Amino acid sequence: MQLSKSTTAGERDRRCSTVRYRANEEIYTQGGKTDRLYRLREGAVRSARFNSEGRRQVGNFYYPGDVFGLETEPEHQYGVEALTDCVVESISSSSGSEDEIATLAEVTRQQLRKVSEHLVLLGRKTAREKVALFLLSYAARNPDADVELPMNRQDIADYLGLSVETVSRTLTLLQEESVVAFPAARRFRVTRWDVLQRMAT
Amino acid sequence: MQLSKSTTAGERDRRCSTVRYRANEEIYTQGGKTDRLYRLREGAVRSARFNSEGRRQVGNFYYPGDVFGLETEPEHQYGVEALTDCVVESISSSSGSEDEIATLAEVTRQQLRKVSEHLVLLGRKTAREKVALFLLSYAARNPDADVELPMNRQDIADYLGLSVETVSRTLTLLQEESVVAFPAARRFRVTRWDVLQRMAT
DNA sequence: CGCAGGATTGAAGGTGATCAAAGCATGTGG
DNA sequence: CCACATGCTTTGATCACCTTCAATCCTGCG
Repeated sequence: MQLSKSTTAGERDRRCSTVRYRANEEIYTQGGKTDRLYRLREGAVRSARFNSEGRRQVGNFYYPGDVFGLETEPEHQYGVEALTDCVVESISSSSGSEDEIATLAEVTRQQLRKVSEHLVLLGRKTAREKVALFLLSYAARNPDADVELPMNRQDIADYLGLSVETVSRTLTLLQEESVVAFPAARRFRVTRWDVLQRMAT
Repeated sequence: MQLSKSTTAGERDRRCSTVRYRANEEIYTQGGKTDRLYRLREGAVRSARFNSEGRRQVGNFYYPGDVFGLETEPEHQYGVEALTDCVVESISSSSGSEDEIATLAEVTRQQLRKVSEHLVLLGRKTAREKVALFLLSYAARNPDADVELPMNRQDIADYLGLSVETVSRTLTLLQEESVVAFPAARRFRVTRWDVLQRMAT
């Protein structure tokens, strides 16, 4: 998958293109055709689906280097929106050379890994375990300094299958127990890795 | 993946083999090396993992024709056990011709689909929704006659992230509402598809 | 400085977990 | 063939946790 052959914006129908999105902009819609693959260059995005009662389930968060847009059905089960301003490359997924197919398998594998991790998260019983595991896996990308969260509480809640309030309360508790510190709502640092790890088990 | 080149039992270290397992027998262990792929010929199996507190999470149920054993990590995150007596073919997954790799991609895709469906299930909020969706997707394989469940209540509970008692109570309710009928604990028939479908959304 | 959306906190209620016991089915041995 | 043992399922009672609804508090930004 040669996502690096970037062209200018506005050529979405071409084989390969690079497009910028502003925060909260939609990259593709739930229900649309699954005919393209996307690689995130800069920023962060979120995939989410709405069930018929209007409840939202966040599928995944993607970060620079991640490929998204791969699904097993011909129509997108999840829509994707930009969490922050971001730069996205995309190609038509039907334009397959042998080389690309080989990488497609790798992308599928990556996606399977992501979904499997999410499954473990949702399988956890208590809110503490879920939140702890979420913070842990997010903080892992930056073990030393403070980490900036691109998503809001609602996104986290819908990702973990919890209510916003429960997420908020749990974060407050973890702070009171000095397990994590939140200098701002969207920025945190793990202060007690051992405790957090034990919680998430 | 030529899982059809069966040989006799007892040649597990060979390239391809067919083995019979009795109900409750272990096919492979959580933590073992992920070096083989399995195709279920007859019977039903269950994949499950234990977290460090001893809680069990059922990953999936597999039925004749399904391929299992594919995982993204070098060590099995899930162990697999026979639910009923069954016949299993397996091959070394490292013995890859081009042809086999092409099919490996397809297996990965199938697995991704299964895991994604499970994710939707676990994302559901209420026990009713979960149980309804489980029955629905299981009954889909046999729309007319009664369906025999190869797994017990505990398996269902661990698959849905619920307690056995909640599963049992929910099934009782669904029976009282004449949505499903259980002539025996392990055999059921959907009597009101529309209602069940609406529950599962 | 003031506004708006997000985040937090509070109170009340519901839903599912847990603990405990009883009911059923299957299989074994007397 | 019946009695009993065993394991699975169901039911009951209580409790903890999470959700919901509501209000207040931030904080980032114009």
